[in-house]
Order: sequence, then structure tokens, then C-alpha cells
Amino acid sequence: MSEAANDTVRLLWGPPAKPTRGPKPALTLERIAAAGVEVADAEGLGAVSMQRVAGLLDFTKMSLYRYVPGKAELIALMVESAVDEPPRPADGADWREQLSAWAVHLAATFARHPWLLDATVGPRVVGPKELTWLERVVAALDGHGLTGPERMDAAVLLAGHVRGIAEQSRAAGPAGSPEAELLTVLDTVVRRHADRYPAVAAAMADPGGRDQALDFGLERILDGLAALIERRTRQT
Amino acid sequence: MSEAANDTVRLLWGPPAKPTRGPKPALTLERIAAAGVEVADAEGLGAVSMQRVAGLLDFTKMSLYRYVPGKAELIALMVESAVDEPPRPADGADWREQLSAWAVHLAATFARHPWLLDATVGPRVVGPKELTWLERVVAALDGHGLTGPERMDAAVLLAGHVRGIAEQSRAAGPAGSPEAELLTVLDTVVRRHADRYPAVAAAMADPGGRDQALDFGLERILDGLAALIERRTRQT
DNA sequence: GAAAACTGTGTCCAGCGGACACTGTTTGCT
DNA sequence: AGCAAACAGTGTCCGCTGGACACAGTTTTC
Repeated sequence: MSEAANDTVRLLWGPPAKPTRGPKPALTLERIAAAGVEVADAEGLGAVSMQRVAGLLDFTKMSLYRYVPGKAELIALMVESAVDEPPRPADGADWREQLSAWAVHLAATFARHPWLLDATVGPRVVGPKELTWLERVVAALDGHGLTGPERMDAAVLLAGHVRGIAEQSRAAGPAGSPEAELLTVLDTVVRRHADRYPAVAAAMADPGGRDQALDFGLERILDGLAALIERRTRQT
Repeated sequence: MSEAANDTVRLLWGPPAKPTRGPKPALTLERIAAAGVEVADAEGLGAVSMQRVAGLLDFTKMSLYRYVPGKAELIALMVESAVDEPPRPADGADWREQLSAWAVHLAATFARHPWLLDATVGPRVVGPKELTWLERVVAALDGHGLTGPERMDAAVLLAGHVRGIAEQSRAAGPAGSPEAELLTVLDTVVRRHADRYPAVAAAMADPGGRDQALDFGLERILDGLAALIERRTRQT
């Protein structure tokens, strides 16, 4: 195993501390992660630098390296710190209700910490809380005739959808924000080139709330899963 | 409209050139974008810097700023340059076949240029080719009883799935790569904490190819859309 | 009491995106 | 024909980044 991956695993999964000899550390991984989250929440992941985080804690940036091997690991800790515990399945909830609640809760997490979208692109080591999300969705699908890989694929499908929606709703942003402006830019561009993009232009001209995207995709996915499950259980 | 957004729109959508008075430019936006793509293909988006791209063209980095206002715009050009034209719908293909081909082709694009995943996170201005992808998917769903917003939501749903799959298959990576190692790390972690993640552990222990993820999600989504379309058309 | 182990600091470096002043070239206008 | 405006590419400079390293101060163990 590579050094970096090993370090990250130890940080995320390893024992919380070990008594040592020298002076007592003035900081904790939790405080450092929280400071990073604070910066990212306020100004985005791009504003997170060692300097910035250390300054928020009234320390020098190099002192952070006593706790964290590098910036990548810091961000991994921030992710693990910002991610919620997934919702516990309600008593008597069937798989569909469980997955629906799961998706809504995950979308809320992304809404609370939009930088999670940036922090979770690319291959990386996942932490315990993040893995618990996967556990819940796979568990909800247990015993309905799906194979192991199929249950994992279903999880990827759901997570991908929530991610896509979160990305889209971040692109909307609060009114007056630079993000919101991009929507009017898109609108202008599409209207100006309506001949090249007639279907998009027509679809965008249609009235109707645009805030149903999460539910829309969710219902389609769940319908598709239900069809498969019904086929499998009937066949057995 | 903000300056930055305006500049990007002009670069991506504006007229290709305008005759001027001074010396003739030695470079073109196309060559610059191609150089950027070359670097990103070889070493990832992180390796793309003004210095690097300029060096590949045997120019100084500052000369690039004569063509491109900043790095963000360079990356926008790279995206537009790397993205394929979406497949033209085959004659007589129904909506389901069209969307299926669309998704497979998009996944192939991500596989060819994995850095596109990094370059397309966050709010940004989309280019003509990128918008053509949206056009195709919305057009394929025309005339099946879906509202405009629903057609757009379906597009987001499909794109989100393909993205999720591309992310996952990048995390796998070629054998021996640092990415592939992360899979064994995940495997180890899950096995070591099998008591906390029994469902995931069981699902991962199940045999079976893991390369069906794209098709699996795609079929579920298309089944879900088919159910909605059938409901709508029957009702009319 | 001495040595070992550890924390936090200061200094240094290469690389980044970008501002700006500058030289040299090409063009259109008078 | 000549000149001035407009433009291309270069070199220098700045602030910031992540990180290496040596060092001083503190605490524990032998």
C-alpha cells in the first residue's frame, strides 16, 4: 500500500490518539477539520489553504503538519466531519421509502456544504461516515432478489443522481449571486441560437416549477428498481 | 452580466476571429486548447498550468494571455475541444435506443478524457458542443407527453448517472495504478470492519462482474422513464 | 538529572496565476 | 511614402500556495 493512502486510512479509520512523551498537542484533528469546514462553508473549497485554516485557529500553518500529512488528508477529514450520519431507517419502512429518505437527506447535506461536491471528485479514500451511507442503501435493498453487484450499482445510481441534482441546484445559487447569473447567460445563449437547439429552447420556454428535479429522477429510478425487483421476486 | 462570464461566452460562442491591424497572431485558440488537452490527457487536469501549456507550444506563458483572459477560460476551451459531437440518432431509433446510445457515447468520452470530470464540476458557462448533448437528449424525449421541465430533469438524471459511472470507473483505473490500489484499500477496510458494514461486506463478497454498472443504471432509468411515458400516453 | 520524544515556529523553496511595462512588427490613414 | 496606432510576444515582478527542514522549547521516561 502506498504511503499516502496508508496515512489517510490511519487518519480516518485509525485509533483516535496514542499517549506520548513530549508536550501535549494544543490542537485536535476535530478542531482542525472544523476550522477547514468553516472556511469552506463561507468561501468555498478554493479558499481553504493551510494558512487560512491555521490562521483561524491562531496557529502557524506549519503546526498543522504535525497533525495532518498534507492538504489532501485535511480535506478528507473535512469531508468526514461535514458529512451527516445517514438517516436511520424508520420502523416498517419498505425499501422504497428508505431509499427516498436517504436521497433527500443526502441532497440536504450537499446543500448545506456545497463544497462537498468539489471535495469528493476523483479517486480517494472514503471515511467511516461516508461508508455508512453506502451501507444503508445496500442494506435497504437486501433480500429483494438483487445480486451483490446489482445492489452496489443501485447505490452508485442513486448517489450519482443526488450529486447531479446538487450540482444543478448549486449552479442556480441564491438570487443575485454570480452563479444565478449563469442561468440567465444560458437562457440568453439558448434563445439566441434557438435554431441550433430547438428542443432545449422549447423545453426551457415551458412553464412549470424547476424544483422537482430531485423527485423526478428519484421516482424514475425507484420505479425502475421496483420493476426489476418485481421481476426477480415473481420469478423465484 | 459579469465581465468573466461575458468573456467566456464570447470565447466559446463568439465570432471565430476579427481582422486587425498589428502583427498576425502566431497561435490559435484551437492549438492552445489542444495543447492543454494533451497535458491533461497525459497527467491530469492538475498538471495543466499556463507555463506547461505555453511550453508545449514553445511560447512564454504570458503570450497565452493574449488569447485567453485567464486559466478558467482556457479550461472551458479545453472542455469544448475534448467533448465529442453527440451521436446522431439512428434512423428509426425510438427514444429509448437514442438515449441508450447517447449515454454509452458520453461514458466513452469521459473514459477518453477522465479530467473532464474535474473540469466540469461547479457552475460554469457551457459551450456549443456541450449544449448539443443536452439538445439531443431533450429532443429524443419530445412528443411523449413529458413537460419541458420533465425533459430537462430527465437529461440531468441521465447525465448524472453517466458521470457517476465515469467517476467510479476512473477510481478503478488500470491495474497497478495508484487508483486501483484504492479499491483494495476499500476492500481491506470493509473486511476489517465487516461488523459495522455487513450489507456492503456481503455485497462485495458476492461474485459477478462489476462492469455492468453503466448498463444497470441505464436500464433502471429507462424503465422508469418508460413507465412514466406509458402512463402519460395512455391517459391522453 | 539527563536524554529522548514531541510540539510549535521561522525560514526557505519552487511553482502557481496574473499585472504591467516594454520591444518589435504589421497595418491603415493621411 | 511615411507615420502613428494597434497589436504580438517577452521579461520582470508580486502575492499566494503546498511543503521541506532546522531549530527552540516543553514534557516525559529512564
